[in-house]
Amino acid sequence: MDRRQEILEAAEKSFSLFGYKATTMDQVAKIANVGKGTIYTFFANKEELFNAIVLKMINEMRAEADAVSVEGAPFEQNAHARLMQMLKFRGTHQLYAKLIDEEKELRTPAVGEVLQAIEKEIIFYVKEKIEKGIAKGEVFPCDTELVAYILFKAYLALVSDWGKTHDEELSEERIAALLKGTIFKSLLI
Amino acid sequence: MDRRQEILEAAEKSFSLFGYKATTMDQVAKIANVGKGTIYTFFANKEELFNAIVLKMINEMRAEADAVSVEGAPFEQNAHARLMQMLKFRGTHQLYAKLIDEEKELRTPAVGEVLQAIEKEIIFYVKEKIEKGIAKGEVFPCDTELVAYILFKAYLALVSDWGKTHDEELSEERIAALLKGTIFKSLLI
DNA sequence: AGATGACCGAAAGCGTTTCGTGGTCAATCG
DNA sequence: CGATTGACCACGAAACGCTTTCGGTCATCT
Repeated sequence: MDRRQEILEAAEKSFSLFGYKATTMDQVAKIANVGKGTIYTFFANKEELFNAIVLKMINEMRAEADAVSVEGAPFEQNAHARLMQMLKFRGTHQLYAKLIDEEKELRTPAVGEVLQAIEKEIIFYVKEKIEKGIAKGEVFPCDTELVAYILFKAYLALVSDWGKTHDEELSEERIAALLKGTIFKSLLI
Repeated sequence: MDRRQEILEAAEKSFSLFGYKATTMDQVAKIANVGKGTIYTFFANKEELFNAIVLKMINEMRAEADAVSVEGAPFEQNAHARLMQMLKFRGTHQLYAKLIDEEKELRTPAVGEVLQAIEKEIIFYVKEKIEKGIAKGEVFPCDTELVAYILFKAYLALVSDWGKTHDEELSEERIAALLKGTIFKSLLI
């Protein structure tokens, strides 16, 4: 069996279940049925192993976001579906959710960095889609970096922040209606 | 001399300088030239004293936001000026800035509650202005609560969050241009 | 040569003690 | 006699030192 793969799977399991800090290298070695030293022949240290897992997760997320978009559908519909999917992923995916929790509770630096990197990746993804929309003539030319940023932050606020200060979450319909009437309305040609 | 007033001034000084947790009631009493017990004849406890100070600050902020708006100017201009002013206040005012820092570093519960209350107050203020805009026929009727929320969150993200992940702050012009081209464009009649 | 796990030092955890602080109230004062 | 005070108390948080844990290494053994 591929030892590197075994280690990756073991690490993913452990990070997802216990988070970054509470995962020990001994733990990972045990789950992977591998001597601890072996891990270090494939990964320089704990953080690099962690980064490898997170990279894998980012690709999953990207794939899921692509999966909910419909070829040929209008920009607004696909953009909304993609962002909602990524934010659903954010709150649902075991590892991602665990990391958000760990960042809030423990402030583990490695986790903070990784979360920031994921966010950057999402914004980059959104930016790409906006540029594609502009190229297709569906979207007004604009400051794509900033528009991607504000779109992500808006969705994040509505999907995730709102619930923290109000007793019930916003429905997807209300979110869709608001953005249709504000940001998207002025973005679309 | 008005003892209650003396205490308020002393408390404001101390909270602004040291934050909530690091301000001791002995400290406040000393600055106010008052016995510690006297404080408790005016305020039930430390938290109520704190709330009184914060309430005063909220009114200051409101006043400053009102001050930058121009009677008769278009909705967008006033809304932008008001929100920018409040966010400038947020980052500049000694007490407010100190509290944000304390919340991040110490997680003092009393501070978290107060910050949330201030945010709620700002959003309420924005909501009022939007409703006035609608009444005047300047703004499309809309879900005012949500629009106020998203406007505040958008400005907050651009003014405050952006700098945390990029090496330089956004210029006010770039912020103004972005919002003019997105949210405001679809809000205005 | 590749894998292993005993080993190392740094750092986190933990149980105990000390200290600082919010809040009270009997004594004091005007 | 009512307003003011600061010594006092209870208790939660810091300080301390001792123990354990854990990331990373490397001599040893396939």
